[in-house]
Amino acid sequence: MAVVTDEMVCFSLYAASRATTQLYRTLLDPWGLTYPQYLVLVALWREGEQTVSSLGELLQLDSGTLSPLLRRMEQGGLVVKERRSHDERVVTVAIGPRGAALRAELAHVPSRIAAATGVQAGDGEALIRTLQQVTASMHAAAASAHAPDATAASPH
Amino acid sequence: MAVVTDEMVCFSLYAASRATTQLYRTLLDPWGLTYPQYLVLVALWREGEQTVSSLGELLQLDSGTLSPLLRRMEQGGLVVKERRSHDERVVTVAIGPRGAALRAELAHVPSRIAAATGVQAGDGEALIRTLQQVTASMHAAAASAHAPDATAASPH
DNA sequence: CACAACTTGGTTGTGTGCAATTCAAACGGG
DNA sequence: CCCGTTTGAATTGCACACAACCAAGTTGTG
Repeated sequence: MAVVTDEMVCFSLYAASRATTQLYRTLLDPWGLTYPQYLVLVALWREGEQTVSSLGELLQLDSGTLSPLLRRMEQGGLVVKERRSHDERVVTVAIGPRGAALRAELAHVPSRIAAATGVQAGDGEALIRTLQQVTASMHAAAASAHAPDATAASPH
Repeated sequence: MAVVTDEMVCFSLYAASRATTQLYRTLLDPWGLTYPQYLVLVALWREGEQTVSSLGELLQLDSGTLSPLLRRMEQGGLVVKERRSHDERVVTVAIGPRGAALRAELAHVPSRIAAATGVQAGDGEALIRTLQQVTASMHAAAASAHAPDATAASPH
């Protein structure tokens, strides 16, 4: 019952996501960084050198988004790209000189975000779990919508 | 404490929002509709004729996003735009012939979304409240970041 | 070896989002 | 009535997102 509520959840997600991106924009603008670019830096700071595809898995972005984004980041010295020698298909992405310098300069960002979320410490973890569950459910539903009836005999 | 959690909330929002958009894409693709376009139709179905600015308020989108979106929708007969006679600056947006027909054709969408959210009926309302609170907090923080100290004497 | 299937990343095209600017229409004080 | 201001949309420029497609490299199989 109350199917309208579920579409409201989706719109609230949509609006909240843009609001958070907006705050990141104001925080990162002095460095000419965007939120997805900041996410790449955080991933590299925390996990170290990554391939393009492992970055895509972490951030849930495909090459159509990452390729031009990484090209701009490389031009700005934020990251360094290199083709792996034994498999020429694979491109590794590592922190560049400017990206390393930003780690200290952007150390204030997480606390500014924390101050702005308006979420209690305990509630945050529950919220994250709920959101990850929604994400997983949505991905599953979208996948099964492309292949409507995988359990029954395959059509034709 | 635990500032990392708050950045995790933001990323979860970002990922969940794109996952929901993804599901809407698979549902709306047969009609060539995007999620923001669907939101415009829902707003017009529910609230009736709107001005561009009132649509922007409802969906929290500005004219830079809405103008080209509404132009494409008008070309497809989804909406009808008309300049208001008393005030030639105002443009009203109403449901077009094809937009009216879609109301019945898309009646299945909300229930498909509801089935996919993976959220219990009761939890949905709490989640919406939390998300709206986050949205409001983020907007407030972004606004105060632009004008760091509005309480003190105005500069200059 | 030959060769088809698969993997990896890049490119193209379309549609948002949003800041900044522009422009016309309306408004308002003098 | 006139000029400066405000307001509502549209336009411009840039950066995502993502589907669809492509090229190069790798791997499994006979």
